[in-house]
Amino acid sequence: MPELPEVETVRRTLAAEVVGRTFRGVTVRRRDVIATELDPAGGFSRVRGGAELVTPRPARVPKAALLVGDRVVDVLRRGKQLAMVGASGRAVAVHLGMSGQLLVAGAGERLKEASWGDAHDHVVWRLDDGGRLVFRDPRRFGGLKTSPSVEHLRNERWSALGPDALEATCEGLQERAGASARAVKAVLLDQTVLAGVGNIYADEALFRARVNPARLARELDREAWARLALHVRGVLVEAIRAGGSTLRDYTDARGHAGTFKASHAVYGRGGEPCLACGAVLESALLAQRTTVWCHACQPLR
DNA sequence: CTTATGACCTGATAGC
DNA sequence: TGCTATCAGGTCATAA
Repeated sequence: MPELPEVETVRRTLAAEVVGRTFRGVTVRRRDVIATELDPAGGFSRVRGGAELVTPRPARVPKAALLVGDRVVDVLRRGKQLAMVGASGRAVAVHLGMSGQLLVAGAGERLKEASWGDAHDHVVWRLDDGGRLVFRDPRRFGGLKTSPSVEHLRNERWSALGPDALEATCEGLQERAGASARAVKAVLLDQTVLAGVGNIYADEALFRARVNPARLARELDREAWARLALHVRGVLVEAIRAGGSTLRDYTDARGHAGTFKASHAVYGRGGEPCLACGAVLESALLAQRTTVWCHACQPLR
């Protein structure tokens, strides 16, 4: 579900609610959404596939690893990942996957109920002001990863991520992907090249940059990379201002939807007219993802 | 090493 | 109404 603008919006709304608060307790309803530094076989790094590869029964998660007894001093983001940092120095990284949410309810408020009830409320924290924080994720593509320090978070959890997409540069993109034989759209989705762009903003940035998504990265000239870097940053900044794109489920930590969907030029508009030239927008699978572009504004050449 | 592909999950919706 | 097929904002392991 969430790409950089949605995650950044969650970061801001979550920070406003939890920074300065102390976690008084936590209930873990699904252990397997959590990976700890001692037991990496949990959370979104858990082993998937054949039954013979199923991991041994995971150990209990120490409450301190989930920041219980800790005052929250910061909420960080890199690409699509978040992390809450405690005064102890410990950190809990959160990846929202496709359907994950972090939601806060103030003292006396009920947590916003999903249509399926609380069946997918996997981790619930109690705050010292009587509030609650829940990690909810029906599809379970997301999860939590604990770290003993921010240094460990950056060096182990986030080390494989490329630079944050808000810092995209022509030089950086060219250096990391300029020789690649892949389609430029696949490169933009690769979190080791650039962290934070997903299917919506890849298509939107390619449209703004007038680059065809199927063009091979190694065929792009410097001007094309420069336009891409500029428009990746531009569309992400605009989307953050709008609180992100709510297609169906996404909300910030207070349950509010984002409004950037109304500004999508191509995503979700296959078969409709191009807003720039009126041509019918194309839609096809590329890099396993539905991709929409304008054949006139974004020529293959 | 690089690149492509199917797998991992559940819920909403469209079509019969 | 009720069933089935398809699709979804993202990674991840494995194979070529």
